[in-house]
Amino acid sequence: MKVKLNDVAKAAGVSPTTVSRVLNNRGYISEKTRKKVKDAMEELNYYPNEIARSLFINKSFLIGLIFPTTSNPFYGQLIFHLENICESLGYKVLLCNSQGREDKEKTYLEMLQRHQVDGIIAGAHNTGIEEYNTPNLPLVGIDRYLSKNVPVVSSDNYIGGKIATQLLINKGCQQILHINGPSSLETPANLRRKAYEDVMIANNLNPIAYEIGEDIIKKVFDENPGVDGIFASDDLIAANVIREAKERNINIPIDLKVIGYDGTDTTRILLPELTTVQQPIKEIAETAIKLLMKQINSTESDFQLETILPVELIEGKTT
Amino acid sequence: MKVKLNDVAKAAGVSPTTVSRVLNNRGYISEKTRKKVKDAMEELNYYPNEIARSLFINKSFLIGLIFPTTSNPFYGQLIFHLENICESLGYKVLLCNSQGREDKEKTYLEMLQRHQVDGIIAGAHNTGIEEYNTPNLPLVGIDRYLSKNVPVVSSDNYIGGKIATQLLINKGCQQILHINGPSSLETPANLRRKAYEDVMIANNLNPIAYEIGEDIIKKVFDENPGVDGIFASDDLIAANVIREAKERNINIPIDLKVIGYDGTDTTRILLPELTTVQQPIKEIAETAIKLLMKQINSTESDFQLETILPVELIEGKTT
DNA sequence: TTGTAGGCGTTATCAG
DNA sequence: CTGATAACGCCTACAA
Repeated sequence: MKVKLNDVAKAAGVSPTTVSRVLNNRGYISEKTRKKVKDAMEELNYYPNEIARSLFINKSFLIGLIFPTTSNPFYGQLIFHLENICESLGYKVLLCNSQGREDKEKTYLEMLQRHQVDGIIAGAHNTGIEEYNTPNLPLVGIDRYLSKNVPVVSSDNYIGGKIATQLLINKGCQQILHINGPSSLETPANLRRKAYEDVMIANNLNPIAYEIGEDIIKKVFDENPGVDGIFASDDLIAANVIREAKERNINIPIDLKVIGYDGTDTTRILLPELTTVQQPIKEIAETAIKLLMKQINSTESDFQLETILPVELIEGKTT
Repeated sequence: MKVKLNDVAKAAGVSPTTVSRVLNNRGYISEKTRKKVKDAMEELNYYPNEIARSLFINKSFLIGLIFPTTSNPFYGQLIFHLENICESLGYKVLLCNSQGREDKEKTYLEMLQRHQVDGIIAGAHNTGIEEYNTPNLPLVGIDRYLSKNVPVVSSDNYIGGKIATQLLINKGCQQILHINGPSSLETPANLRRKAYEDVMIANNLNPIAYEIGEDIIKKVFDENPGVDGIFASDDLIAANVIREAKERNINIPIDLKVIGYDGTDTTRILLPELTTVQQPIKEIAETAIKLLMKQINSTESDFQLETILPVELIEGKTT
C-alpha cells in the first residue's frame, strides 16, 4: 500500500530513526547516509504521514474557519486572505460553511475539536453559542462576539455607519432609511445601525431601520414613498435596492442616494458605481491570525480583546 | 490536559475497549454500562480524537479542494456547494487557494497527501502538473484536465460559447470580439473560445480573441473602434468591459452588446442586467463529489471520464 | 553517528 | 457482555 517511513529505512539500509532524523533535520547524520535516505525517499515517492505525526506531537497545524458562506464576496475574500496567511505560517485550513445556522455551527465546532485543530476563527451572525465557552481552544471572532475573553476583530462599524449616514445627510437627503442584514444585537456589525440612528437623531431626523428578509426591499419602497437616501449594511443589499429603484424608475442618485458597506474586490468590479464603506479585509485577516497565533504560541492571555480597524469611504455614482 | 478515552474509562470504571464500543455502537453492551460510560463522557466533556482514529482506520474523511481563490464569486459558490455536500456525507474540507500559481499548487498537492486526504477536487487554470499523475489518490477535475484517467466535470463550454456568439450575431453585431481568462489550451473552459471561433467562421466573420491581462480591455477598444459585440469568458471580464464602455460613452446595448459567462448568484445580484451564460454550479459540485466518492468507495474505475452539464442563457439588458 | 524501545489515542482481535 | 493486547505511522529518549 502506502509507503511509510519504515519502507524508506529498509530501502536505504538504515533504521527508522535515521530516516526520521533526516526528515526533521535533527541530530547528527553523516552526509552519506543523509543522501542515501533522501534518495530512497525520492525513489519510493515517500510522503510522511502527517496524521501519525500530529498524533505524536499533539499538534495538527490545522485551523478551523467557520463562516456563513464562501459564496458571499465578503466572506469569500476574507477566507481567501485567512487561508493565505495560514499557509504562509505552515498551517492548513478546515473550511466550514455554517450558513448562519446555529445547529450547523455547533456541529462544526465539535467536529473541529475532534480533529484537534490548533485554533478556530469564526464569524457568523448567530447569537452567542454557549459551546464557544467550553473549549479550551484558541479562538478569534471576526465581527462577532463569541464569548467572554475571546478577542474580536472588526472594521470600525460605528465610524463606518456614521460616515455613511452623514454623507447622505450632507448630500441633502431628507428621508434616510437603513436596511441591515440578519445581525443580532451581539455583533459589532450592528454598530452600523446604531451609528445610523445616532447620527439621524443628532440631526433631528427620524431613523427607520429594516432588517433584510423576504420582499423587504419592496416593502421599504412601498412604505416610504418619499425615501431619498438608503444606507444598506452591505453591498448586496445595496445592489438589491438599486435594482428595485430602477424598476420603479427612481433616478439614482438624483431622486435616491444609496450607500453600501464592504467594498469587496468583487463589488468594485461588478458594481463600481456604488458608493460604499470599504472594510480593510486583508488587515482584518492579518489581525485575526496574529491574535490566534499569539494564543497558540503562548499561555498568557495578554492579547487585545477588541481590535477595530479603520474603514474607508469610496464615493461612487450612487450618491 | 485533554481528556481522552482512557480517562473516560477510568471515570466510568470500565476498560478502554468498552468506551470505544459505546462510542462506535459496536458489539454488545449492557444498557447499564452504556449509560455509565455516556455519563462519564458527558461529565468530562469528552471528544474522541479523530486524528488517532484516522491513524488506525487509515482514513481521514478529509477532502482537499484546490482552486485559485474563494474571492472569485464562481469559485466561492462552487466551493460552498462542494463543502456543503462533503459535510452531508461526513467528510471535511481542506481548503487550498492556489492563486493560479503552479508552485503553490504543487506544494498544496504534497501537503494534502501528507495529510492523508481521501480525495482531491481541483480546478485551477494551470498547465498539466505532472504531480497529478503520481498520487494513487481519488481525483476529480473541474473544468480542468488533471491527468489521464482523472474524471473531469464541466459545464457545456462549447455550447455555451456557441450560444453566446450566436446571440450576438442574431442581434445584428458585425464586429464581435472574444476576451478570455488566463486559460491554457488544456482546460475545457477553452472550448468557449473555440466555439466562438467556429461560429464566427461559420458566419463568415473574423474571430479576434484576446487574453485578459494588464490594460487589455482598453487595448481591445483602442484596437477595435468598430466593435459592437463582446463575448467575455466570465462575468468579471464582462463587467470590466462594461465599465470601460461607459467611460468611453459607448451605449450598451445599442452601440455595443456584451455577454458574459458564469451567472453566479453574486453576479445576478450585483449586475443583474448582464446577459450571461449560466453554469449549473450546484450540479457541477454534485457530480464532482459523486465521481470522487465512487473512486473512494470502490477500486474499479468504471466512472465516466468526462461529464458535461448543460448551461442556460440568461438574457439581461446588455444585449 | 546510528539503532532500540516505548508511546501518542484509538480500534480490532481474541479470550474470558 | 467485557477486558487485555497489539497495531496504525511516527517521534523522542536512551543506548550503543
